[in-house]
Amino acid sequence: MSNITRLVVLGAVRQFQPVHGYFLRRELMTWHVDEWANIQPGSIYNALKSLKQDGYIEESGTEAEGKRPERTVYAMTALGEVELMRMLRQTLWTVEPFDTKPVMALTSFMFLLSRAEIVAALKFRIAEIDAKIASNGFDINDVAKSTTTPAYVREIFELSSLRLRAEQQWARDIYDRICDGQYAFAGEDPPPARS
Amino acid sequence: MSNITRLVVLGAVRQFQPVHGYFLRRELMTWHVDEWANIQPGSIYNALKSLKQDGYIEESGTEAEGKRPERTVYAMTALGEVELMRMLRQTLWTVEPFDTKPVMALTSFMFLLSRAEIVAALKFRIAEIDAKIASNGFDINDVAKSTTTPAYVREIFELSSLRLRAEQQWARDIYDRICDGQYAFAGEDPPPARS
DNA sequence: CTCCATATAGTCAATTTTGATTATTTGAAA
DNA sequence: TTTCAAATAATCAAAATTGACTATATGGAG
Repeated sequence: MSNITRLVVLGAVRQFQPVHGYFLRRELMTWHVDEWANIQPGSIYNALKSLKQDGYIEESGTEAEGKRPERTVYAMTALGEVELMRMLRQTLWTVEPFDTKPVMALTSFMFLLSRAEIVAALKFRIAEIDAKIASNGFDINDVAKSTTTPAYVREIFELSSLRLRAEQQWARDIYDRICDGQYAFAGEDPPPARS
Repeated sequence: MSNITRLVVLGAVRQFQPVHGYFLRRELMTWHVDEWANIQPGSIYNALKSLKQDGYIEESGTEAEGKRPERTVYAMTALGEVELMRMLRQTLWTVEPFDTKPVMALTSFMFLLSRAEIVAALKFRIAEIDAKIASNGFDINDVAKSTTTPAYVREIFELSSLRLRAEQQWARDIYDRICDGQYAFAGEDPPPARS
Protein backbone atom coordinates (compact mmCIF):
# COMPACT_ATOMS: atom_id res chain seq x y z
CA MET A 1 0.00 0.00 0.00
CA SER A 2 1.09 3.56 -0.27
CA ASN A 3 3.19 4.81 2.60
CA ILE A 4 0.39 7.19 3.43
CA THR A 5 -2.02 4.37 4.16
CA ARG A 6 0.57 2.74 6.41
CA LEU A 7 1.32 6.02 8.15
CA VAL A 8 -2.32 6.84 8.78
CA VAL A 9 -3.29 3.38 9.98
CA LEU A 10 -0.21 2.93 12.14
CA GLY A 11 -0.74 6.39 13.62
CA ALA A 12 -4.36 5.57 14.33
CA VAL A 13 -3.47 2.28 16.01
CA ARG A 14 -0.98 4.16 18.16
CA GLN A 15 -3.66 6.66 19.15
CA PHE A 16 -6.50 4.25 19.88
CA GLN A 17 -4.77 1.00 20.92
CA PRO A 18 -5.83 -1.57 21.87
CA VAL A 19 -8.17 -1.24 18.92
CA HIS A 20 -10.00 -3.36 16.37
CA GLY A 21 -10.26 -2.86 12.62
CA TYR A 22 -13.85 -1.80 12.56
CA PHE A 23 -13.26 0.94 15.11
CA LEU A 24 -10.39 2.32 13.02
CA ARG A 25 -12.55 2.10 9.94
CA ARG A 26 -15.35 4.15 11.50
CA GLU A 27 -13.03 6.59 13.20
CA LEU A 28 -10.91 7.22 10.12
CA MET A 29 -13.99 7.65 7.99
CA THR A 30 -15.14 10.45 10.29
CA TRP A 31 -11.74 11.99 9.59
CA HIS A 32 -12.69 11.80 5.91
CA VAL A 33 -9.54 9.83 5.07
CA ASP A 34 -11.31 8.47 2.01
CA GLU A 35 -11.29 12.04 0.68
CA TRP A 36 -7.94 13.43 1.73
CA ALA A 37 -5.84 10.27 1.75
CA ASN A 38 -7.91 8.18 -0.65
CA ILE A 39 -8.09 5.35 1.88
CA GLN A 40 -11.08 3.04 1.49
CA PRO A 41 -12.21 0.66 4.28
CA GLY A 42 -10.71 -2.35 2.53
CA SER A 43 -7.30 -0.71 2.57
CA ILE A 44 -7.44 -0.32 6.33
CA TYR A 45 -7.88 -4.04 6.92
CA ASN A 46 -5.13 -4.71 4.41
CA ALA A 47 -2.80 -2.23 6.10
CA LEU A 48 -3.44 -3.89 9.47
CA LYS A 49 -2.51 -7.28 8.04
CA SER A 50 0.62 -5.93 6.42
CA LEU A 51 1.72 -3.88 9.45
CA LYS A 52 1.25 -6.96 11.58
CA GLN A 53 3.31 -9.06 9.20
CA ASP A 54 6.10 -6.48 9.41
CA GLY A 55 5.99 -6.66 13.19
CA TYR A 56 4.89 -3.03 13.66
CA ILE A 57 1.65 -4.01 15.36
CA GLU A 58 0.47 -7.21 17.02
CA GLU A 59 -2.81 -8.96 17.71
CA SER A 60 -3.53 -8.51 21.38
CA GLY A 61 -6.39 -11.02 21.16
CA THR A 62 -9.98 -11.08 20.00
CA GLU A 63 -13.16 -9.99 21.69
CA ALA A 64 -16.86 -9.72 21.00
CA GLU A 65 -19.46 -7.31 22.29
CA GLY A 66 -22.70 -9.14 22.99
CA LYS A 67 -23.49 -11.47 20.13
CA ARG A 68 -21.75 -9.31 17.56
CA PRO A 69 -19.11 -10.86 15.31
CA GLU A 70 -15.63 -11.34 16.79
CA ARG A 71 -13.16 -8.51 16.51
CA THR A 72 -9.42 -8.76 16.19
CA VAL A 73 -7.71 -6.29 18.49
CA TYR A 74 -4.36 -4.72 17.65
CA ALA A 75 -1.68 -2.86 19.60
CA MET A 76 1.66 -1.24 18.75
CA THR A 77 4.98 -3.00 19.15
CA ALA A 78 8.22 -1.26 20.10
CA LEU A 79 9.29 -1.69 16.46
CA GLY A 80 6.09 0.00 15.36
CA GLU A 81 6.72 3.01 17.56
CA VAL A 82 10.10 3.50 15.92
CA GLU A 83 8.73 3.00 12.43
CA LEU A 84 5.88 5.44 12.98
CA MET A 85 8.29 8.13 14.10
CA ARG A 86 10.52 7.44 11.12
CA MET A 87 7.64 7.75 8.66
CA LEU A 88 6.36 10.86 10.38
CA ARG A 89 9.76 12.56 10.27
CA GLN A 90 10.29 11.55 6.68
CA THR A 91 6.97 13.15 5.78
CA LEU A 92 7.60 16.21 7.93
CA TRP A 93 10.87 17.04 6.25
CA THR A 94 9.78 16.47 2.66
CA VAL A 95 7.69 18.84 0.56
CA GLU A 96 5.66 17.14 -2.17
CA PRO A 97 4.68 19.58 -4.92
CA PHE A 98 1.90 17.43 -6.40
CA ASP A 99 0.79 14.93 -3.82
CA THR A 100 -1.41 16.56 -1.20
CA LYS A 101 -1.79 13.48 0.95
CA PRO A 102 1.48 13.56 2.91
CA VAL A 103 0.88 16.93 4.58
CA MET A 104 -2.62 15.85 5.40
CA ALA A 105 -1.44 12.69 7.12
CA LEU A 106 1.32 14.62 8.82
CA THR A 107 -1.13 17.12 10.19
CA SER A 108 -3.15 14.34 11.78
CA PHE A 109 -0.23 12.94 13.74
CA MET A 110 2.29 15.72 14.19
CA PHE A 111 1.47 15.96 17.89
CA LEU A 112 3.52 12.78 18.31
CA LEU A 113 6.66 14.82 17.67
CA SER A 114 7.96 17.65 19.82
CA ARG A 115 6.86 21.24 19.40
CA ALA A 116 10.49 22.22 18.77
CA GLU A 117 10.84 19.79 15.85
CA ILE A 118 7.56 20.82 14.27
CA VAL A 119 8.51 24.48 14.50
CA ALA A 120 11.92 23.83 12.96
CA ALA A 121 10.43 21.71 10.20
CA LEU A 122 7.74 24.25 9.36
CA LYS A 123 10.44 26.88 8.98
CA PHE A 124 12.28 24.50 6.68
CA ARG A 125 9.15 23.77 4.68
CA ILE A 126 8.39 27.44 4.14
CA ALA A 127 11.82 27.90 2.57
CA GLU A 128 11.64 24.61 0.70
CA ILE A 129 8.40 25.64 -0.97
CA ASP A 130 10.18 28.63 -2.49
CA ALA A 131 12.69 26.20 -3.94
CA LYS A 132 10.00 23.94 -5.36
CA ILE A 133 8.28 26.88 -6.99
CA ALA A 134 11.58 27.91 -8.55
CA SER A 135 12.00 24.34 -9.77
CA ASN A 136 8.56 24.47 -11.37
CA GLY A 137 9.78 27.49 -13.29
CA PHE A 138 12.56 25.43 -14.81
CA ASP A 139 10.18 22.60 -15.61
CA ILE A 140 8.01 25.09 -17.48
CA ASN A 141 11.02 26.03 -19.57
CA ASP A 142 11.75 22.37 -20.29
CA VAL A 143 8.19 21.69 -21.34
CA ALA A 144 8.17 24.76 -23.57
CA LYS A 145 11.18 23.35 -25.43
CA SER A 146 9.47 20.07 -26.35
CA THR A 147 7.69 20.36 -29.68
CA THR A 148 5.29 17.50 -28.99
CA THR A 149 4.23 18.54 -25.50
CA PRO A 150 1.08 20.67 -25.63
CA ALA A 151 1.56 24.23 -24.42
CA TYR A 152 -1.19 23.68 -21.87
CA VAL A 153 1.03 21.43 -19.82
CA ARG A 154 2.66 24.65 -18.69
CA GLU A 155 -0.54 25.51 -16.86
CA ILE A 156 -0.10 22.42 -14.73
CA PHE A 157 3.07 23.82 -13.27
CA GLU A 158 1.52 27.25 -12.83
CA LEU A 159 -1.29 25.65 -10.87
CA SER A 160 1.16 23.61 -8.85
CA SER A 161 3.04 26.79 -7.93
CA LEU A 162 -0.13 28.55 -6.85
CA ARG A 163 -1.07 25.58 -4.73
CA LEU A 164 2.39 25.54 -3.17
CA ARG A 165 1.98 29.22 -2.29
CA ALA A 166 -1.26 28.31 -0.55
CA GLU A 167 0.49 25.58 1.41
CA GLN A 168 3.22 28.05 2.31
CA GLN A 169 0.66 30.49 3.63
CA TRP A 170 -0.88 27.70 5.65
CA ALA A 171 2.53 26.71 7.03
CA ARG A 172 3.15 30.31 8.08
CA ASP A 173 -0.24 30.50 9.81
CA ILE A 174 0.17 27.29 11.70
CA TYR A 175 3.78 28.12 12.51
CA ASP A 176 2.67 31.29 14.26
CA ARG A 177 -0.09 29.54 16.12
CA ILE A 178 2.15 26.72 17.28
CA CYS A 179 4.77 29.20 18.44
CA ASP A 180 2.01 30.93 20.40
CA GLY A 181 1.41 27.68 22.29
CA GLN A 182 -1.59 26.26 20.48
CA TYR A 183 -2.05 22.48 20.60
CA ALA A 184 -0.21 19.96 22.75
CA PHE A 185 2.82 18.02 21.56
CA ALA A 186 4.87 15.06 22.71
CA GLY A 187 6.09 15.48 26.27
CA GLU A 188 3.75 18.36 27.04
CA ASP A 189 0.72 18.70 29.27
CA PRO A 190 -2.67 18.77 27.57
CA PRO A 191 -3.54 22.23 26.27
CA PRO A 192 -5.69 24.59 28.31
CA ALA A 193 -9.36 24.19 27.39
CA ARG A 194 -10.31 26.54 24.60
CA SER A 195 -13.44 28.68 24.98
CA MET B 1 -6.48 1.66 -12.84
CA SER B 2 -7.61 5.06 -11.72
CA ASN B 3 -9.74 6.98 -14.18
CA ILE B 4 -6.96 9.51 -14.40
CA THR B 5 -4.54 6.97 -15.83
CA ARG B 6 -7.12 5.96 -18.41
CA LEU B 7 -7.89 9.57 -19.28
CA VAL B 8 -4.26 10.54 -19.67
CA VAL B 9 -3.28 7.50 -21.71
CA LEU B 10 -6.36 7.62 -23.92
CA GLY B 11 -5.82 11.35 -24.46
CA ALA B 12 -2.20 10.74 -25.36
CA VAL B 13 -3.10 7.98 -27.82
CA ARG B 14 -5.58 10.34 -29.43
CA GLN B 15 -2.92 13.03 -29.75
CA PHE B 16 -0.07 10.88 -31.06
CA GLN B 17 -1.79 8.01 -32.89
CA PRO B 18 -0.72 5.77 -34.47
CA VAL B 19 1.61 5.35 -31.54
CA HIS B 20 3.43 2.62 -29.60
CA GLY B 21 3.69 2.17 -25.84
CA TYR B 22 7.29 3.17 -25.53
CA PHE B 23 6.70 6.48 -27.29
CA LEU B 24 3.84 7.27 -24.92
CA ARG B 25 5.99 6.28 -22.01
CA ARG B 26 8.79 8.65 -22.98
CA GLU B 27 6.46 11.45 -23.99
CA LEU B 28 4.34 11.28 -20.87
CA MET B 29 7.43 11.14 -18.71
CA THR B 30 8.57 14.45 -20.22
CA TRP B 31 5.16 15.74 -19.15
CA HIS B 32 6.10 14.63 -15.63
CA VAL B 33 2.97 12.50 -15.33
CA ASP B 34 4.75 10.41 -12.72
CA GLU B 35 4.72 13.51 -10.53
CA TRP B 36 1.35 15.13 -11.14
CA ALA B 37 -0.73 12.06 -12.00
CA ASN B 38 1.33 9.42 -10.22
CA ILE B 39 1.52 7.35 -13.39
CA GLN B 40 4.50 5.00 -13.58
CA PRO B 41 5.66 3.44 -16.89
CA GLY B 42 4.17 0.07 -15.99
CA SER B 43 0.76 1.67 -15.59
CA ILE B 44 0.89 3.01 -19.13
CA TYR B 45 1.32 -0.44 -20.66
CA ASN B 46 -1.43 -1.73 -18.41
CA ALA B 47 -3.75 1.10 -19.39
CA LEU B 48 -3.14 0.34 -23.06
CA LYS B 49 -4.05 -3.28 -22.54
CA SER B 50 -7.18 -2.40 -20.62
CA LEU B 51 -8.29 0.34 -23.03
CA LYS B 52 -7.81 -2.08 -25.89
CA GLN B 53 -9.89 -4.71 -24.12
CA ASP B 54 -12.67 -2.18 -23.67
CA GLY B 55 -12.54 -1.38 -27.36
CA TYR B 56 -11.46 2.24 -26.90
CA ILE B 57 -8.21 1.74 -28.79
CA GLU B 58 -7.04 -0.95 -31.20
CA GLU B 59 -3.76 -2.47 -32.31
CA SER B 60 -3.06 -1.09 -35.75
CA GLY B 61 -0.18 -3.58 -36.17
CA THR B 62 3.40 -3.91 -35.04
CA GLU B 63 6.57 -2.41 -36.40
CA ALA B 64 10.27 -2.32 -35.65
CA GLU B 65 12.85 0.39 -36.27
CA GLY B 66 16.09 -1.21 -37.44
CA LYS B 67 16.93 -4.17 -35.25
CA ARG B 68 15.13 -2.74 -32.25
CA PRO B 69 12.51 -4.83 -30.47
CA GLU B 70 9.05 -4.95 -32.01
CA ARG B 71 6.59 -2.30 -31.02
CA THR B 72 2.85 -2.63 -30.79
CA VAL B 73 1.14 0.32 -32.41
CA TYR B 74 -2.22 1.63 -31.20
CA ALA B 75 -4.89 3.93 -32.61
CA MET B 76 -8.22 5.27 -31.39
CA THR B 77 -11.54 3.66 -32.20
CA ALA B 78 -14.78 5.58 -32.68
CA LEU B 79 -15.86 4.25 -29.29
CA GLY B 80 -12.65 5.59 -27.77
CA GLU B 81 -13.30 9.07 -29.13
CA VAL B 82 -16.68 9.13 -27.43
CA GLU B 83 -15.31 7.75 -24.17
CA LEU B 84 -12.46 10.25 -24.09
CA MET B 85 -14.88 13.13 -24.48
CA ARG B 86 -17.11 11.68 -21.79
CA MET B 87 -14.23 11.37 -19.32
CA LEU B 88 -12.95 14.82 -20.18
CA ARG B 89 -16.35 16.42 -19.63
CA GLN B 90 -16.88 14.51 -16.43
CA THR B 91 -13.56 15.85 -15.14
CA LEU B 92 -14.19 19.35 -16.43
CA TRP B 93 -17.49 19.72 -14.61
CA THR B 94 -16.37 18.26 -11.29
CA VAL B 95 -14.28 20.01 -8.64
CA GLU B 96 -12.23 17.67 -6.45
CA PRO B 97 -11.26 19.35 -3.18
CA PHE B 98 -8.48 16.90 -2.30
CA ASP B 99 -7.35 15.14 -5.44
CA THR B 100 -5.16 17.40 -7.54
CA LYS B 101 -4.78 14.97 -10.42
CA PRO B 102 -8.06 15.52 -12.28
CA VAL B 103 -7.48 19.22 -13.04
CA MET B 104 -3.97 18.39 -14.11
CA ALA B 105 -5.14 15.76 -16.57
CA LEU B 106 -7.90 18.05 -17.72
CA THR B 107 -5.47 20.83 -18.40
CA SER B 108 -3.44 18.55 -20.65
CA PHE B 109 -6.36 17.70 -22.90
CA MET B 110 -8.87 20.50 -22.62
CA PHE B 111 -8.06 21.68 -26.15
CA LEU B 112 -10.12 18.71 -27.37
CA LEU B 113 -13.26 20.51 -26.20
CA SER B 114 -14.56 23.80 -27.55
CA ARG B 115 -13.48 27.16 -26.22
CA ALA B 116 -17.11 27.94 -25.37
CA GLU B 117 -17.46 24.85 -23.19
CA ILE B 118 -14.16 25.43 -21.39
CA VAL B 119 -15.13 29.03 -20.69
CA ALA B 120 -18.53 28.00 -19.35
CA ALA B 121 -17.04 25.24 -17.23
CA LEU B 122 -14.34 27.48 -15.77
CA LYS B 123 -17.04 29.92 -14.72
CA PHE B 124 -18.90 27.05 -13.10
CA ARG B 125 -15.74 25.82 -11.37
CA ILE B 126 -15.00 29.23 -9.90
CA ALA B 127 -18.43 29.26 -8.26
CA GLU B 128 -18.24 25.61 -7.31
CA ILE B 129 -15.01 26.19 -5.43
CA ASP B 130 -16.78 28.69 -3.19
CA ALA B 131 -19.29 25.98 -2.40
CA LYS B 132 -16.59 23.42 -1.61
CA ILE B 133 -14.88 25.86 0.71
CA ALA B 134 -18.17 26.44 2.48
CA SER B 135 -18.60 22.68 2.74
CA ASN B 136 -15.16 22.41 4.31
CA GLY B 137 -16.37 24.82 6.95
CA PHE B 138 -19.15 22.44 7.90
CA ASP B 139 -16.76 19.50 7.93
CA ILE B 140 -14.60 21.46 10.37
CA ASN B 141 -17.62 21.81 12.64
CA ASP B 142 -18.33 18.08 12.41
CA VAL B 143 -14.78 17.16 13.23
CA ALA B 144 -14.77 19.56 16.17
CA LYS B 145 -17.78 17.72 17.63
CA SER B 146 -16.07 14.31 17.66
CA THR B 147 -14.28 13.74 20.94
CA THR B 148 -11.86 11.17 19.55
CA THR B 149 -10.81 13.07 16.44
CA PRO B 150 -7.67 15.10 17.13
CA ALA B 151 -8.18 18.84 16.87
CA TYR B 152 -5.40 18.96 14.27
CA VAL B 153 -7.62 17.32 11.70
CA ARG B 154 -9.26 20.71 11.45
CA GLU B 155 -6.06 22.02 9.90
CA ILE B 156 -6.50 19.58 7.03
CA PHE B 157 -9.67 21.31 5.98
CA GLU B 158 -8.12 24.73 6.44
CA LEU B 159 -5.30 23.70 4.15
CA SER B 160 -7.76 22.24 1.67
CA SER B 161 -9.64 25.53 1.60
CA LEU B 162 -6.48 27.53 1.01
CA ARG B 163 -5.54 25.20 -1.81
CA LEU B 164 -8.99 25.55 -3.32
CA ARG B 165 -8.58 29.33 -3.23
CA ALA B 166 -5.35 28.89 -5.14
CA GLU B 167 -7.09 26.76 -7.73
CA GLN B 168 -9.82 29.37 -7.97
CA GLN B 169 -7.27 32.07 -8.64
CA TRP B 170 -5.73 29.88 -11.31
CA ALA B 171 -9.12 29.27 -12.89
CA ARG B 172 -9.76 33.03 -12.99
CA ASP B 173 -6.37 33.66 -14.61
CA ILE B 174 -6.77 31.03 -17.26
CA TYR B 175 -10.39 32.05 -17.82
CA ASP B 176 -9.29 35.56 -18.70
CA ARG B 177 -6.53 34.34 -20.95
CA ILE B 178 -8.77 31.91 -22.79
CA CYS B 179 -11.39 34.60 -23.28
CA ASP B 180 -8.62 36.78 -24.72
CA GLY B 181 -8.02 34.15 -27.38
CA GLN B 182 -5.02 32.31 -26.00
CA TYR B 183 -4.55 28.68 -27.07
CA ALA B 184 -6.40 26.81 -29.82
CA PHE B 185 -9.42 24.60 -29.15
CA ALA B 186 -11.47 22.05 -31.03
CA GLY B 187 -12.70 23.37 -34.35
CA GLU B 188 -10.37 26.37 -34.38
CA ASP B 189 -7.32 27.25 -36.45
CA PRO B 190 -3.95 26.89 -34.77
CA PRO B 191 -3.09 29.91 -32.61
CA PRO B 192 -0.95 32.75 -33.96
CA ALA B 193 2.72 32.10 -33.19
CA ARG B 194 3.69 33.62 -29.86
CA SER B 195 6.82 35.79 -29.65
C1' DC C 1 -44.98 -8.90 17.13
C1' DT C 2 -43.09 -8.78 12.63
C1' DC C 3 -40.57 -6.78 9.13
C1' DC C 4 -36.99 -4.27 7.17
C1' DA C 5 -33.45 -0.98 7.03
C1' DT C 6 -29.26 -0.19 9.03
C1' DA C 7 -25.09 -1.47 11.76
C1' DT C 8 -21.47 -4.70 12.76
C1' DA C 9 -17.07 -6.77 11.43
C1' DG C 10 -15.12 -8.07 8.40
C1' DT C 11 -13.60 -11.19 3.65
C1' DC C 12 -12.51 -11.91 -1.07
C1' DA C 13 -11.98 -11.74 -6.13
C1' DA C 14 -10.88 -8.70 -9.52
C1' DT C 15 -8.48 -4.81 -10.82
C1' DT C 16 -4.36 -1.68 -10.56
C1' DT C 17 0.09 -0.29 -9.48
C1' DT C 18 4.85 -0.84 -8.58
C1' DG C 19 9.40 -1.89 -9.24
C1' DA C 20 12.50 -5.21 -10.65
C1' DT C 21 13.95 -7.65 -14.48
C1' DT C 22 14.75 -9.19 -19.37
C1' DA C 23 16.99 -9.22 -23.63
C1' DT C 24 18.67 -6.81 -27.22
C1' DT C 25 20.95 -2.66 -29.53
C1' DT C 26 23.49 1.43 -30.00
C1' DG C 27 27.13 4.80 -29.16
C1' DA C 28 31.12 6.39 -27.31
C1' DA C 29 35.31 5.88 -24.83
C1' DA C 30 39.58 3.58 -23.85
C1' DT D 1 38.36 -2.95 -31.38
C1' DT D 2 36.41 -4.29 -27.47
C1' DT D 3 33.71 -3.05 -23.93
C1' DC D 4 30.46 -1.05 -21.11
C1' DA D 5 26.88 2.21 -19.98
C1' DA D 6 22.66 3.77 -21.62
C1' DA D 7 18.58 3.31 -24.52
C1' DT D 8 14.86 0.41 -26.39
C1' DA D 9 10.50 -1.92 -25.62
C1' DA D 10 8.51 -4.01 -22.98
C1' DT D 11 6.96 -8.13 -19.27
C1' DC D 12 5.91 -10.10 -14.91
C1' DA D 13 5.45 -11.19 -9.99
C1' DA D 14 4.30 -9.10 -5.90
C1' DA D 15 1.85 -5.66 -3.48
C1' DA D 16 -2.07 -2.61 -2.96
C1' DT D 17 -6.70 -1.07 -3.79
C1' DT D 18 -11.47 -1.34 -4.73
C1' DG D 19 -15.99 -2.34 -4.10
C1' DA D 20 -19.10 -5.86 -3.93
C1' DC D 21 -20.43 -9.32 -0.88
C1' DT D 22 -21.36 -12.18 3.56
C1' DA D 23 -23.70 -13.21 7.66
C1' DT D 24 -25.54 -11.94 11.77
C1' DA D 25 -27.78 -8.47 15.07
C1' DT D 26 -30.25 -4.73 16.52
C1' DG D 27 -33.74 -1.04 16.66
C1' DG D 28 -37.66 1.19 15.30
C1' DA D 29 -41.96 1.66 12.45
C1' DG D 30 -46.26 0.02 11.61
